[in-house]
Amino acid sequence: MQEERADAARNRKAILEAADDLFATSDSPSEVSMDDIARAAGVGKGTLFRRFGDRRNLIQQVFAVRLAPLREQIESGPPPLGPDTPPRERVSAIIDAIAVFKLDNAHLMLVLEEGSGPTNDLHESPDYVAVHGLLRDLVASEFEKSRASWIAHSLLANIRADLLGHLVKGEGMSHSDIRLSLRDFVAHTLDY
Amino acid sequence: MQEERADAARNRKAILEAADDLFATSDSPSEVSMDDIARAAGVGKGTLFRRFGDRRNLIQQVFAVRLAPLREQIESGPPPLGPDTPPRERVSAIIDAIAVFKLDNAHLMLVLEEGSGPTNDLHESPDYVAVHGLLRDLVASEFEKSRASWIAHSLLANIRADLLGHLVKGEGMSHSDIRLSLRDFVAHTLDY
DNA sequence: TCAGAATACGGACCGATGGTCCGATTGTCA
DNA sequence: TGACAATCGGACCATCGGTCCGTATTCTGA
Repeated sequence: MQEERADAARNRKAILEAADDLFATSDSPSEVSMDDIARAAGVGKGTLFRRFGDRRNLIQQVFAVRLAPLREQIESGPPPLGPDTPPRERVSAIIDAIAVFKLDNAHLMLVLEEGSGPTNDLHESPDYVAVHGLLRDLVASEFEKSRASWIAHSLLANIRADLLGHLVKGEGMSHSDIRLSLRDFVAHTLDY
Repeated sequence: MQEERADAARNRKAILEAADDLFATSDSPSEVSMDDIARAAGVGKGTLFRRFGDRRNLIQQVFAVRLAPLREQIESGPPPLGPDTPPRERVSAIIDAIAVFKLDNAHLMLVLEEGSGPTNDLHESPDYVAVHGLLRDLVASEFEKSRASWIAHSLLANIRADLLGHLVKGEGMSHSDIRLSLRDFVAHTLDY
């Protein structure tokens, strides 16, 4: 792998920023087209596709940038998210943090889930697999071993982006309403 | 509203059958195009769109046909699905029945969830709203009133089609594995 | 039975979109 | 500075959902 040429690097950054901005700004982020992004980045379409391959990948990269801080907190940050936290407390903190992240990035989550064909199963994305694995192990380390995987899936199912979005927009719950209900629910689930 | 002309009725049936067959047969049902369906039904594209308006609606109609028996069982069938069932038992039976239905119709579920833009929120579809309302009321009638809605959402989140599909294809669980785990989990959830 | 109105048919056509291609351009390094 | 490789950019392509309208079919009622 060679070094990336200066113009290439510059364009990649411009594209990433333009895309993030468009997704964040647009009323319906999933309708932002690749041409829109190229135009906003001041770049040709060919450049865009050469850098990112396809739409899916571009979206994932934009997402990864936003996710990085949370990911790092969980992987190596201080309690209550980091590794030096008792399992039960950590599970609860992680679920809460992911929920907050999704609520704060609702627009991006929509774009991310847009292509839900067989080629794009949420449950096989690296992020999902990683967090599910972590939760599973945490649950197994102190509670029900045999059902740990199921419990982890279930916890994550309760904070799917579209469900959270519905609770806010369709049922008028505030973010703190949701976090409170979620906290109780997680506690109860962990009493399995 | 006039009577439907004979050729119109014939074509509607042909389209519905062709679509159902294509979705059931195809490896990736969400890639079945409207042209494919029109061709398979031996019908022009115009006819297809005049009858069904758009792709979404056609898919919903195909789905509705398959869903009808289950819907009726729940609305007015005998126990354990019908109304003459104690709430707790009925909730459990309904969740199980929906899970089985989704497992049996995995391909259709994929197509149904394909367009997940802001215009297509699962949680606002009539079917979801109906079953959520029913579960909410059942839960509220005997257990936690204040959290009934949340619990209903949570129960349904555990049987999302893509999650079930992952458990089967990604984790190799059998249908009965899933039903057993689900049964326990629902029981525990209802002990709130 | 038949004519004429009402309705439905079907496939050419359209606009948008993700993605590709290749001649022109720019960065890099000796 | 020169020359080669990497990059650029936008015209171009295929596909898809959806529309349009001249033609064909069905229905009505006398």
